[in-house]
Amino acid sequence: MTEPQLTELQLVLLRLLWDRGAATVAELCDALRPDRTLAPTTVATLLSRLEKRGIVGHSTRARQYVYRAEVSEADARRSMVNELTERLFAGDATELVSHLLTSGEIAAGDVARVRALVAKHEAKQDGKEKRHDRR
Amino acid sequence: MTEPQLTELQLVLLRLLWDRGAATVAELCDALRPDRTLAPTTVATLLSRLEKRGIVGHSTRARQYVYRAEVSEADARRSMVNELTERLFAGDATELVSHLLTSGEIAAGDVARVRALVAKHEAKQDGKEKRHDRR
DNA sequence: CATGTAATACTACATGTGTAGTTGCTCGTC
DNA sequence: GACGAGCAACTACACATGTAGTATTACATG
Repeated sequence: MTEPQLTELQLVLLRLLWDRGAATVAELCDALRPDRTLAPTTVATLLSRLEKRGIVGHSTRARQYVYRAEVSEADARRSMVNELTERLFAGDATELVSHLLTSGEIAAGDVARVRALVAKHEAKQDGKEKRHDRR
Repeated sequence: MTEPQLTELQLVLLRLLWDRGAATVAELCDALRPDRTLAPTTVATLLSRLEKRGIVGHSTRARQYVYRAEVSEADARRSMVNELTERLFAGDATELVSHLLTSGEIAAGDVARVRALVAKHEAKQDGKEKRHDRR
């Protein structure tokens, strides 16, 4: 799997699979309603296509296919964010953060939260390096 | 313009237009090579489609269309990052930052730069609020 | 004024996606 | 053992995109 790019609808289905671990076509159809009402054959088609790409898999149980995700949510996020960073910021994720701050996509009130995130992350990294040094 | 979503190729063309301010089909073709060799009609088709969406515009000069971008790079980034944040992080940009840190998309060595960005941004915001208060 | 040339407009086709109908297989039941 | 119900497989169609060929138009020049 190189870099799966996923559309909104594909992500909707994957989210359901991530949440439930596994699900049949009928269960997914039910889970979608009433937000979105799709024919069972539609959902089945979408899943087969995703399966062809290796993004979901299935096993058979009681005459029905039980689908499960083959990629984790973290992986999906990684590859999609990565793609966007590549496309828009020449691969420089720092530039993406800069954009988030200056474009107002991170509300003024949330900047402190971001600062905390960074601090926490740096602390964790330091810890790791120390442990690594001592070895 | 609500939220233009742009493919890689569309962005390639837009980047050229952003860089040059404006350009003819022939100029864009030349600018693409040898990285990517597209027939002039291909580029023309792409630009007409973008024009139909209001993303570029053109004027005529010496029998040729001179295209220019109708959306700024900042706008394009905003709408695309926004869409991704919506899709993957339920609209919470802070979560996106968290992802960037923990997924390793921001290298350990760059975290300090991010911290600096946040600090600078907070300083600027404070300044703004003070000026606002005084009014 | 006829014509060649260069640019745009139009048409075309493959692929991916959203959407769903139709067909066909299989199993439980009478 | 025939039949119905349910489910998967296959087919189909519209739209966006990447790609480019063909048709048309209009200007410059002889």
